[in-house]
Amino acid sequence: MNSENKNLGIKELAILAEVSIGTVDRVLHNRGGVSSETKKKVLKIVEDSGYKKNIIASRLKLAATSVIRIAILVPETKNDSNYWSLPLQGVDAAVTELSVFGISAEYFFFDLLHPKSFGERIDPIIDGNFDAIITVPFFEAESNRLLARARKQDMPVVFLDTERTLNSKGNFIRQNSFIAGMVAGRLLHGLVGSQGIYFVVNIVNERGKQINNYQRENGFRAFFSENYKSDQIEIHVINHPMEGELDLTPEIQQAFQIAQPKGIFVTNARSYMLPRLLESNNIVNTRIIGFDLNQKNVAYLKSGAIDFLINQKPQYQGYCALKGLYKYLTEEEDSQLNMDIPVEIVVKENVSFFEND
Amino acid sequence: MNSENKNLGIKELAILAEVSIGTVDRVLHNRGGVSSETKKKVLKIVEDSGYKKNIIASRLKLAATSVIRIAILVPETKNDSNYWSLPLQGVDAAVTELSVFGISAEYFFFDLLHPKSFGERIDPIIDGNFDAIITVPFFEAESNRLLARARKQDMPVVFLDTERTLNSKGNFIRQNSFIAGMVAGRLLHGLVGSQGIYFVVNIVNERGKQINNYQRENGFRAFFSENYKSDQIEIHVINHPMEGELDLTPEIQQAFQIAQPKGIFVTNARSYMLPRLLESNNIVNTRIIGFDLNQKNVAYLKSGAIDFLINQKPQYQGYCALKGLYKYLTEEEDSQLNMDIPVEIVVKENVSFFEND
DNA sequence: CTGAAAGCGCTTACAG
DNA sequence: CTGAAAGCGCTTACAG
Repeated sequence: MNSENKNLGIKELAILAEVSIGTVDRVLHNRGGVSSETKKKVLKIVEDSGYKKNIIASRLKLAATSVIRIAILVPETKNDSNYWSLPLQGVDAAVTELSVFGISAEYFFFDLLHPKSFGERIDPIIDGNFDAIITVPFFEAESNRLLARARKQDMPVVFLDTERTLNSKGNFIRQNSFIAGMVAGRLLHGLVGSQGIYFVVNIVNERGKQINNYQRENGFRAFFSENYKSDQIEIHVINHPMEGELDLTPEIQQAFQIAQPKGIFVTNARSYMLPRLLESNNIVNTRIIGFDLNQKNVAYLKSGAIDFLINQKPQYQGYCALKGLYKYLTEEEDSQLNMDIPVEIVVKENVSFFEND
Repeated sequence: MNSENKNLGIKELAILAEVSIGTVDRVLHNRGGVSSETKKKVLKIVEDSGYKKNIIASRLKLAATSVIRIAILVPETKNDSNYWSLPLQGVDAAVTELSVFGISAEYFFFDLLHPKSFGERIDPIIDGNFDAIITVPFFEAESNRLLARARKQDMPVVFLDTERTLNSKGNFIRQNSFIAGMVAGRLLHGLVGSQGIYFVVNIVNERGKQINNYQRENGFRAFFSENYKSDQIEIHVINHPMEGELDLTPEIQQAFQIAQPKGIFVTNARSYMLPRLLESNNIVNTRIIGFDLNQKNVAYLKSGAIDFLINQKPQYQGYCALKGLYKYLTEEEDSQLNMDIPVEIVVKENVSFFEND
């Protein structure tokens, strides 16, 4: 009520409460060993004064004695240009920036094709007594298991890349894939119009279509049904397993013969497979939109063979996850544990700004 | 050479150099009063050890004794929805975030229409002994004067919004307007194609066309001349003084009668003036692209009357300027004093992400 | 259950 | 020209 506007320190609180600073600290951190009467008295002072911990004094002391340790569990990558190296780059950048505050990251890897490999990392991470975990929720059962174990130890978990419903509430830093699909719908329709035939192309690995693919396709369709009489606009779907390069399988050949594609929406990072395929089939004047700024996609964007790319900002996701956890662990401020990463539209002319986030 | 990989502190340096920590500090800060021999010895240790100041210990001490003060000189605003309140919001956010590190901002305002009002703020700012200045380079002579005065006092200056050549090198955090114009060209051409007639509309105040308007128009033209036979694509220009609302002056009426516009590029934030104008003139099927996410622009974007907006991220510019100066003033790290703000493409479906930056 | 004291790494006022 | 000491605000090990 009669809150001071000057920022009091722990010393002033102690004087006001007529106790020592040690006791104030015990109350502030709920360290116990304080009589309930004293605790009440101190808490009142703390609240009335609007006390806010000086985080840099706190970290100066703590960085030297107890470093915050974050476990990072992501898909293993063969090389640095792999998508999954990108969130790690963001994590690294944040660690570098915050290392003086006493924070570190340790990496664990799993195999995208084998849920078991994810499950096997859970024990080492939980037993490692980390302060928090950053991972991706690709495997539902295993993610639930991780989340349940982490909850028991009070370890916050931040999931990157994909949002999915889990048994208990998780934190997600990811792009809204449904909205990304809608944006793709608008951009592609702007180029193609209402007459041409659209294709949604899902080029999937042996695990099949993932949540992001479904959400993006749904968003894409939603754009058309909200803005146009959807039944007048033809949208075909190709689900294609990726075995090495995308090839003119009988299914695709048939699909493209039945209806010549004017606009193609590739629901993941593999849009670079389309231009060659179209060319070898003598299909021209087809507009393409896909995801992610991998080298091949960017090359086709620059050559004009791909019209738009949507950036998920994977580096930024990793960066935000680590900084958000730091903020939560040091200030109990959880507002940055969940983020809706902007759907960033990339064309040839502005791609240079985004190649590193 | 034989650099330690552990981060040494000033205490360890002092032991290695066989001097007191006070002396090490004198050398590190060039505070003088050290014999050249001692200085040399200490400097060698500092370099060999790869010493890096612990910035949080430094700020803990300094925040209590000497707060960094930044002067902000921007156009005065009548209301909070004015464009020029946006960079201030970003500055405020950064100040809030960094205030515990001991940084503060003080505001000065000038009248966009009167260079003199800018000039009159120079003395108070220079005499105010600020540590740095954030402003905008709208008036060439006055900006040069400010820069020259600031240089003498070793005050770094960061200019927002617009880049321009000044007598000495300044720091700029701004969007590249030429590239923004190119992006606008690509987006509009995607909707309109090579047959329709394009208009570049500059709606200017009594100071006339500004640097940004020229750069954007040039970028727009460059897109067409680089990608299409520019002489085949008709680009008309309307330069219109803004007196209250944009109206169907004889000039505009004539221009629109001679050639019906299919794509309109508004080179500043006033694209919201076009839809009503077109409607009252019974011109339909015209695509519009403009700048900035002001309320009216966003409303038309949502209604579909405006197709694309380009975001200059003014809040982000202010935020980056303050954080960049903090980094420079505390760590002598100047890499964040110049930034090329991404050309952010906004459509109805993703506008919600950007309304606050 | 509580207090007094040392210390995180850097900065500075004071003493010599 | 140089050193010893106090202090920034918080945390913790120790003593009682």
